[in-house]
Amino acid sequence: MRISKEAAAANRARVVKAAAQMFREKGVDAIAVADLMRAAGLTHGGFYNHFESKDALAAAAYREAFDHAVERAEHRSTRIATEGLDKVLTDYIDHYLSQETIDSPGTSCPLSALGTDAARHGTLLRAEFADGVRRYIDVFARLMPGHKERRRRRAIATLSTLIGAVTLARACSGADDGLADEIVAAAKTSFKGAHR
Amino acid sequence: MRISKEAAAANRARVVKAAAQMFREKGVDAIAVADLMRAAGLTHGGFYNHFESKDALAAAAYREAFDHAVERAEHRSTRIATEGLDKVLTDYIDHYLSQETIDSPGTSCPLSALGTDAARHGTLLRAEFADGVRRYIDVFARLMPGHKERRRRRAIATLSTLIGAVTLARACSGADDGLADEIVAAAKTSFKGAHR
DNA sequence: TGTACATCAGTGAACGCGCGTTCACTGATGTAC
DNA sequence: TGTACATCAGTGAACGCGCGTTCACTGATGTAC
Repeated sequence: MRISKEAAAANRARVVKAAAQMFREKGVDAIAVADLMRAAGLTHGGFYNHFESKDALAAAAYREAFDHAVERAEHRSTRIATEGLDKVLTDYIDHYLSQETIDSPGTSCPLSALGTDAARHGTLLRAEFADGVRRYIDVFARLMPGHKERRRRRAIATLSTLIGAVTLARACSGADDGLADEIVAAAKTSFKGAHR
Repeated sequence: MRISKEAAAANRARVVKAAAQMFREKGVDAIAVADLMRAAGLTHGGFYNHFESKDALAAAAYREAFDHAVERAEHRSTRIATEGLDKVLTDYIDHYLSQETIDSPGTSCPLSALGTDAARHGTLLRAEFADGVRRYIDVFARLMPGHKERRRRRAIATLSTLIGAVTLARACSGADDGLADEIVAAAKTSFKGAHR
């Protein structure tokens, strides 16, 4: 049966949102079109009414994930005026390296969750990812001390450390010794005093 | 036809070696058993004469990749006595962040290539990866200045930065602006003087 | 405002394909005498 | 050392399954009058 334009748009948005989460958790190839449609309360047959292909949906899902992440980072940067740069940056790092981030890739930074996937996929996804990286670096640089290119360089280096630590900690989470915790702690320590 | 034990062992070793490379390049799920056997000059039917399952092979391939990487790192650490710590560490970082590393995940550090994959797979692969991380940290800590836990903490933080930068650069490689190069350069700059 | 019809989002069966795994078979190797 | 037979690594067809994508169909929505 046909449904209203608004309902159809809402359905499409739910599919993209589910994909943005599930692709971060398990990777694009590990999630079936039918899984996504089910997660959005639909059946798989209608998928191609909304998307040209699974790849096209993946691109939309990447954009959605980055949009949300960049928006949150922007919101944090607005606190600089009242709370100061150091406090906002420290909070950001603590949040990025929190247990919740390690445990919930589906709702956390797309840089950590999608990087390896993007490198292995086609031009479309890689371009979408690169665009997200550019946007994320731009807003993250606002949280950095120093000036101009130096802020940008520091933003990239800091992000690299965060992404690497989260990637390692996620893979080692579940080890009976505290390896994952040790990795996160070492990354945190490396920032102590480094940004003054 | 039956073949000699030596030939069979060599065949098995070729399969593991091919897997260690191809899994790093494309991920475990993107490489079919038949692909690996073909790469080793065999047909897919004989696979289960050597391995209990594809998962078991993946664990062996992870181990192989880490064995090789740890061995190379150990070899570098032997140069400390003659060339000094600074030189060896700088060489290591330059090599880790070289264009060749970005372009050849199949023959480069398994930490960068397998982390996201390991986190998404079962207990067996995760345990194998965590074990590789432990071994890699142990040997990499020898290249760090300072003493005791401090070396270890620095090793983890430095590795995190390297892994994150390589992951980002690989995903952004192919962008027409120099984004990938900028990421690598920013990571390199962040080490300048940081380890003295 | 009311009526008649075209549109199109959603459904579920079906398609072709590639995958991991199994299996009957082959024939050189390894072994017992 | 030589012979007879059991072993087992390799082969290629086959199995069952899940996937991305297509399609005929349904019926409420949107639109033309």
